[in-house]
Amino acid sequence: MPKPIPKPLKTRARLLAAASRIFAEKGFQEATIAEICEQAQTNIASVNYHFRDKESLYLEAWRHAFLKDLEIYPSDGGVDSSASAEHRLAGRIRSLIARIADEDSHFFAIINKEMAQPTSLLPEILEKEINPQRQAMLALIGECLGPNADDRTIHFCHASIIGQCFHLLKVKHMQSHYPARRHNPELQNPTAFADHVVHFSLAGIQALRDRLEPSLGDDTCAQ
Amino acid sequence: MPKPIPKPLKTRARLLAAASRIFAEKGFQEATIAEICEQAQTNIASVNYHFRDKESLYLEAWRHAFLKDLEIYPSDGGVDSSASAEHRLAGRIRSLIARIADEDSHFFAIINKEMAQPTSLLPEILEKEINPQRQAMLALIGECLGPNADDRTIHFCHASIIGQCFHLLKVKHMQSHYPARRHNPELQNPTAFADHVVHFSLAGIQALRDRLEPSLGDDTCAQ
Amino acid sequence: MPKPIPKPLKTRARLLAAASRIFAEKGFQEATIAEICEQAQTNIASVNYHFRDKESLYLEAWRHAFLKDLEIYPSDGGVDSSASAEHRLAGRIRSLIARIADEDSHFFAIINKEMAQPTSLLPEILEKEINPQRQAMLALIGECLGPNADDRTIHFCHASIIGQCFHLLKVKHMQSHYPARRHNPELQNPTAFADHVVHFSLAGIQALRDRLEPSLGDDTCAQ
Amino acid sequence: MPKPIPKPLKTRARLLAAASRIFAEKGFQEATIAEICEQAQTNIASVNYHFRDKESLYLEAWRHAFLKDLEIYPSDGGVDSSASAEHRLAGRIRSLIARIADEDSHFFAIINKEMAQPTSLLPEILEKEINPQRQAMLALIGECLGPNADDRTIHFCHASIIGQCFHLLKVKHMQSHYPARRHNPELQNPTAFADHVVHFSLAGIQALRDRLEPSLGDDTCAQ
DNA sequence: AATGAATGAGCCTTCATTCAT
DNA sequence: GATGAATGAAGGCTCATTCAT
Repeated sequence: MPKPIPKPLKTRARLLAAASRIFAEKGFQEATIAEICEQAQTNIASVNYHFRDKESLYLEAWRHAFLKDLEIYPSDGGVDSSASAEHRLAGRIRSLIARIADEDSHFFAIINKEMAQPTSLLPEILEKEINPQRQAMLALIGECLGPNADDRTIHFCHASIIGQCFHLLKVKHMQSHYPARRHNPELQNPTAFADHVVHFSLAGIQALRDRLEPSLGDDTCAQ
Repeated sequence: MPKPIPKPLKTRARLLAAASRIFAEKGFQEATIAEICEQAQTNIASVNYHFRDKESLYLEAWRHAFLKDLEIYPSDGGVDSSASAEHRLAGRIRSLIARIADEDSHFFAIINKEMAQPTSLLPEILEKEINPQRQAMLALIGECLGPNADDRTIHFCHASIIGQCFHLLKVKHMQSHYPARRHNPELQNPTAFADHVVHFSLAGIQALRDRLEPSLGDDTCAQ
Repeated sequence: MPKPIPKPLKTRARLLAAASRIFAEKGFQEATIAEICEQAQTNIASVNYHFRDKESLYLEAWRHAFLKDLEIYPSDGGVDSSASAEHRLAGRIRSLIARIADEDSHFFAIINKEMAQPTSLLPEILEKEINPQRQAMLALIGECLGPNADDRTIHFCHASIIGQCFHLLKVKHMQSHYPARRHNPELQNPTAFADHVVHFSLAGIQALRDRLEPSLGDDTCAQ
Repeated sequence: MPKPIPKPLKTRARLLAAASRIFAEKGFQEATIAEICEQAQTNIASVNYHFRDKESLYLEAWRHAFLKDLEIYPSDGGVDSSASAEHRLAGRIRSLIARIADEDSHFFAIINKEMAQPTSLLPEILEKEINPQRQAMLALIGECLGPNADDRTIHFCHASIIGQCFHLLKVKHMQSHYPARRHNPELQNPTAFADHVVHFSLAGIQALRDRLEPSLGDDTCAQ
């Protein structure tokens, strides 16, 4: 588990890599700079030199993890903006789940910890990162639900989708703490789980749309 | 917010009450014995006297919170065992969400913290508490999905449902840390949210069942 | 020099005694709680237990030193309030010098350090302790200078007197750092020095009074 | 307040200027190399490069401040050596007070700190700088007191004069720490204060001389 | 049964100094 | 000559635990 960061990297880079890993694993409070420095193969005082203090290192580690993520996963999932709302929503769900499932992505692991033990960093994360994604997804859900959708229904559907995605985060995190515990199909095949969430959620949304539009016939396929 | 536990209770009981509240709020590590004893209006040494050490107090506090919960919320949601699988599943979902939303229930708050920062307590909780409920719910989901349901689909649906329920836990917890943040309809009306989860999830399950039973028509209303 | 405080005293009392001595000797910053605890023959954590932190210990040590002083030296020097202004002023000067010269009095040693390296404690000391004494002395000086005295002259005379007294503080402090340095008659016989300051200062005041009252004859002894 | 030293100067000169200012303000221990280098607009390692270590920089900064002072203020106050002892003494007092009051003179500020928190530098300062001035002043005081003056009386008078002068040092230093504290006439008009000290002290000396020479009349106008 | 007092281990931070370019 | 990077030592604080009534 304690894989030291290879030396070729500069001290500052090694510290960032070690910090994002350990902060993701243990959270801000439980992580010690001693452990981070040990993995980064440097001395404790270097944190002060490169990052002033533990909190600034935390902030930089989060940014580091975030930027690394962003290079790999576009938040729209690569779906063209001219696609149907359902497809674009599916793209976002798949992208989100892929990021969460990625073993090397510490960004969501840190968020997971933050949501359980908020530090002063959380508001910034929520505002800068989470909220834009949230607004985008709310808009897509609104489209899928049709013109009669009220805010609360949209919000509830969003909660349902996000809840499913973040469930994977929890499973992943617990898996890393209790590896031999239980087989978790979600983690073993995240893509399949993403497909499930998409299918499951679109069905739920469709059912709600039907309820909101009782006028035309029974079901969707009224022809 | 820091309401001291009234003195009439025995020291041991006051400690348990204070401990479950503070452990729920801050987790095992960040909670300090000093703070618990202050709220319990007793001295620091009493923890060692009554509970041996912090970890044992934690365990007892969890049991305490669990038993308090159980008195109020039957896990089957009060639905008769002769009802349909869908109704019994709905009952469980509603019961689970009610417990999670209850301001005075610290059991799930502790679990929430545990899942983010597992201690040695988590395996015990999982085994003794979560697993039975999980098995019961898996069985019901299996029934709802029909005879063709494979394990993975059942498992995925379970993840979808649990994910939605636990999402409320996160929202509740963050609300308590950042009260003035954002309006959360899930929390303002947990019953409505429970209805939504039931409806949303049963639609998802139904869609999957349709896919698993290609006999009558192929899939979704293919012409 | 490092005389450990005898054990019979309670830990808290030993800490206060050691702290007032070491703070007097080294000032707030340079004193380490490790050294204080060593002299008090207790462990470092006891400072936290009894006084919360270093700063509070400092405050309490100052109060401790102040109260110890007050028991011994009345600030009016024991001169009856019906005595002449000159005699009462002399009493105050003698009392001040006696306190300053006392080897076991750490109060003024701490003030000496504070005036060179002010901490947040200094304003409190100035307000609570120094200012009342100052006002009393200003009033007496005003009386001695006669009805024509302006504020600036009073203030200057006060500065002259206080300057002489505090000079002894400096000499005493340096003596303790460089014992074999030089013979200091002020310290060897503080009473004689006090007599000198009284005589010197009253002569200075008298000269100023004469300058302020050019009307009647030449000198005081105009009869 | 933190005015960086302009770049045109050589690094070594900038370091000296910044160091004498900061050492004067904070003393040896509380001044940090980092702060000095920041004001000198150079890097931390340059102190080691140019001055070997912090202590050597301190010594050089003191010499620097001393030499800067000496260019401006002759220690005899510019009074001709043929003048009367009283006038020459007055000249020295005025010169001393002028140096002390000078905002840009850091020499006495460092001495002030040294006397409260002596380092190994103090003995050197005392020997090289203070003692010659002291001997000169003792001689003048002896002359003023007349042929009957004993050493102790001379010494006491010296203490009285020096005490008054150094009092201004304390007032100046505290003013810089608590600017809005209190109006200090000594600082607002140092020349007037110097006149006061001269007048006050010569009166004190005269009174002592009268006492030492009981020939003409006994004491103070005893009738 | 209960508690005030005491303690040792661990953590974050600061800072003068040194290294290597 | 000058500097960015690195480091070891030391200090203050927190906290669970234990001791002695």
